[in-house]
Amino acid sequence: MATIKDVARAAGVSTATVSYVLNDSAPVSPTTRERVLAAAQQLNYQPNQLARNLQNQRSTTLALVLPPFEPEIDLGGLLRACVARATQAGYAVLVTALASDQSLAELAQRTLERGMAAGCILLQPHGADQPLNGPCVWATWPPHGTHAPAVVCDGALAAQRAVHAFQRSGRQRIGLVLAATTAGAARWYLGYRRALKAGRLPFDPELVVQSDTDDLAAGHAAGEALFAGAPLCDAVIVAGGALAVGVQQAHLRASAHAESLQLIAGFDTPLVAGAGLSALVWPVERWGQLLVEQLLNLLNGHTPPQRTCLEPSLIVRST
Amino acid sequence: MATIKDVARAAGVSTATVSYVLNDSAPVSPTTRERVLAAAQQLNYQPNQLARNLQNQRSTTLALVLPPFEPEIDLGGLLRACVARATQAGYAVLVTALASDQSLAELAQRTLERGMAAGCILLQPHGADQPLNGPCVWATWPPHGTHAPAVVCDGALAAQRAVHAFQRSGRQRIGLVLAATTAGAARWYLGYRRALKAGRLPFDPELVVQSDTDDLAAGHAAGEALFAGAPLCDAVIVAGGALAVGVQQAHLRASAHAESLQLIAGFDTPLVAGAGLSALVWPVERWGQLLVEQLLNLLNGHTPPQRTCLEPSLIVRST
DNA sequence: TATACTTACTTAAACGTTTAAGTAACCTGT
DNA sequence: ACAGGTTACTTAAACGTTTAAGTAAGTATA
Repeated sequence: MATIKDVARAAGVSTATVSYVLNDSAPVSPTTRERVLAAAQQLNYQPNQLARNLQNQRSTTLALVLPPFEPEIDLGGLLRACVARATQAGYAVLVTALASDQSLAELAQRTLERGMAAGCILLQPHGADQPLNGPCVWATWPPHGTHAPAVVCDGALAAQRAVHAFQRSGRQRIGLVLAATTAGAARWYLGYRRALKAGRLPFDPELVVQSDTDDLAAGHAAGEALFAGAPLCDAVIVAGGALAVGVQQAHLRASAHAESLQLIAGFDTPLVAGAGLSALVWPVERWGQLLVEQLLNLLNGHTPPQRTCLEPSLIVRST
Repeated sequence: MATIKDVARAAGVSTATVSYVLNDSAPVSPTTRERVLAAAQQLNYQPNQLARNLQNQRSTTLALVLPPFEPEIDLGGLLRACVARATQAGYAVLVTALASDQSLAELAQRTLERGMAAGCILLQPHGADQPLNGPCVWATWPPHGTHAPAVVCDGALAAQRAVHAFQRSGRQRIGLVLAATTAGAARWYLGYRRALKAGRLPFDPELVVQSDTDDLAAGHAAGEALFAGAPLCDAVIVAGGALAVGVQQAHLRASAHAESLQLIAGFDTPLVAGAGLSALVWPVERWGQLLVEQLLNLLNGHTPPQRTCLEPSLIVRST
């Protein structure tokens, strides 16, 4: 691997001049510039990023911190979007995962302090016990009292949109199923209550079910709880993927007239699509893009940190 | 951020001694060792990885190179497995994506030459026009003539397993649907032919359909081609995820007696699961783990590079 | 014609590590 | 008592960059 010294020697100049040419950070005569570029090309010179970052005291890498559990989101799509936007800005993306015994703050902090990344994108709100002070952007609602920027998929908007859709097709008794792993479950609830009030629908606490996890089994349980009551609900919004499919299956089992239930899944996972459920689609591509852009902004100090809410769109499917 | 100099000053020793203590690469007296460790702890010292890697002339990062299209595999799961195993070995994982105009070799080579990673895990066989000579491990069948190690999900094994399962339940006319994006499509075909021969079943070229992409629409087209012929096939193995669901839908549309078709999807994506299709499950966790281990082996030169085939297991679902 | 300014480069220090080579102090065996 | 060896440290160079400071020309100004 050729170094800057090799290029300098080949071009008959000092390493400084080579650096000036490559970064054009100082005026260089056209003839010299050409000699340097030719030498670099001929030696197939690639600047060493480690040395660059060490010298510049800033890494050109962004870290993506994965939660220990599988999130509802399309991780592959989000990753791809982040990588695309970061690459465009000359940054690379590092992925780190939380060990079960590790706190989020600890991992993020260490990644930053070791110089392995210039900033972090945090995919989960859990485990942020200690306050963490490096440049970080949250992909979910950050812990209370945090001033860090965030780009979130807002559950409140999701719930409102779903309730409106239900009401437009004449549904009156609308249920809500949440999971403990749902990012910003409180927001879903808030949007649900708001939309009910705005639509002049009564609120019945029995129509709200809190689940533990986001999987089929939990959906079955939630469905049983939901469809046990006497006045059946005729529409359900489920803040989950597999969870929604589980609720659907529970309903099919409990009731013969399956078409009397409208169901909207909060996240359009392939599982949900395969089951033919209507679902909310979040703009993953834009999400990743905005997360990276917010982080770059934070690093460059161009604009003050801010929070962005992404809106879902509704995709209607008929089973 | 505290540096090794700060620790040295605080402990009253030279930076060399601090380094010796932290890496225990040289004998240090117990009292000094303790003083150094105390100072490091108190200053919350984290060694700078950039400087370390620069000095040691080897990065502690592994690069995962994503293909430009969405693969059939569970990217999130694979990523998680790679990160887990790499972290365990003291390595980090960098993700890079191929731009559409870029060759695989170019990207991998540059990533290595810039010192951003010590080795690459390549998720796709396409675009490897130039030979690439850095330490790389393939996650699919590498281009011909390559001696690099690989850990692949073998389509031949998959096809054989599926044909056996079909034959056991009395099916005779077994179809095969491939996609251009299928990694190692030739292997699927090979296994299919072998299993037919082993099972003394006749080979009918009309029962093999080659598709372009792996999505629902392509599945519809493949299904129409497959079910147009006079002697209907009674079982199909589809080397894809969405593709399989498409074939299923085409069959439902074409024929009233839907239960007369057995179908096995080559990859158990959530979409396939949601559609209730039987499918082949690949051990993603082990895949990622082995990929990383092979790469580390290659870097350390412990064992010679080798190829590993992973076997799928069959998960049977009834619609 | 001496002076100041510009241009195009070079020299050398710095970033935070690791490690070979150097150096005191102490122990050992004759 | 003195060579030879061990132990526990320090000094300084190196990894591949960037960049402030220095310098030697050429060019404009008075």
